[in-house]
Amino acid sequence: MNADLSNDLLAWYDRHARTLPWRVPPGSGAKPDPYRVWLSEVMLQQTTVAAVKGYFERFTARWPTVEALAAAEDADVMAEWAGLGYYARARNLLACARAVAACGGFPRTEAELRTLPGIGAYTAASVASIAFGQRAVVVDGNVERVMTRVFDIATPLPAARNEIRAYADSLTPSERPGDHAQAVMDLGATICTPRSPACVVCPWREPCLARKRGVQKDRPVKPPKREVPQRRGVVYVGRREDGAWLLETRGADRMLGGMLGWPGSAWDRGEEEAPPPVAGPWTALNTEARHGFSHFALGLRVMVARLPLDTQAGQASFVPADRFSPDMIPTVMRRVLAVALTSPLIADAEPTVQA
DNA sequence: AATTCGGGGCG
DNA sequence: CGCCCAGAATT
Repeated sequence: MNADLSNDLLAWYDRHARTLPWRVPPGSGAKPDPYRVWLSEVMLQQTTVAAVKGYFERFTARWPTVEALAAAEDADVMAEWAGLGYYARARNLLACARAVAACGGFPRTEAELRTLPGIGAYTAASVASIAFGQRAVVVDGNVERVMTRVFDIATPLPAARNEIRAYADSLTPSERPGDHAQAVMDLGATICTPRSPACVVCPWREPCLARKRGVQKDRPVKPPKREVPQRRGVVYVGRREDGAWLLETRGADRMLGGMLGWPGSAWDRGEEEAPPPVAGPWTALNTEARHGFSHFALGLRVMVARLPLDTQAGQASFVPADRFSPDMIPTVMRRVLAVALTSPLIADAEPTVQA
């Protein structure tokens, strides 16, 4: 490994490490809690630190240990995860917590961690190094950006993955591997940023090849992107005379699986039309609810109805008004609600919701 | 190797 | 509005 580069980075980290709820400050001597490290790493998968902070605080306050989380109700965990996205993570989180609790604790090696649900190459390496001090090669988006710049790797992603891993391996020390991993990520998050890297204050400004050649903003090289397809669908926002909302728990094999949502067409499978979930005076609203996903854009026609007290919920179920909160449902469903609330049929003394 | 998974923040 | 984020699972 390259000792000079590694030492310079660790010295920088000792002075400039970010203070984060799941992190033990460098030099404090305290040992990180594997549960908190694992939970934070899962939440941080493709998710920004700013977005995770609040969720992490709420989760650890409500479930302080992996045993507590393992004993939680599925619906409670899904509701607490609502809004964070990538809901398969929440389902895998529970499965993992229960497997770990059954074993009496987290495994300490990268290979064993890798077998647990929701733990892939990155998370296994980061937990092994940060929580257990094992030397492991941690590669995330930050590491990819930093490596392609320091070593000026011009191969486009994802073909450059092996090359990146080899360089990351060459820099990973046997001492303080966890701090090293967090240091590269802090560097990527605060200095070696995607748009305008602050090379002037970078601990690696001297050895950085991309900076020397003036191409740091062009690293990493990304593959050309394709256009996002447009999809349409219909949703039914029904409200009983007593204020209860007609909602359904989405199947685990669908998008937003396990989450609460409005009944409607299977827009995640390209289905644009669907009959109402229950018979009623359904009327269409003029405004459609729009939402952008990573790989397609969605427009939903919103149907609303005020339903009689004796309405049978069928496949769906009625959630009483005092037990419903927009925080319980994914963002796209919140957006639908915001549109639905423009109708007096539904709004009726309800507080306004922002999408 | 390519696709499918959310959602927010920032230029 | 485009880009990217402490990626994983599936095909």
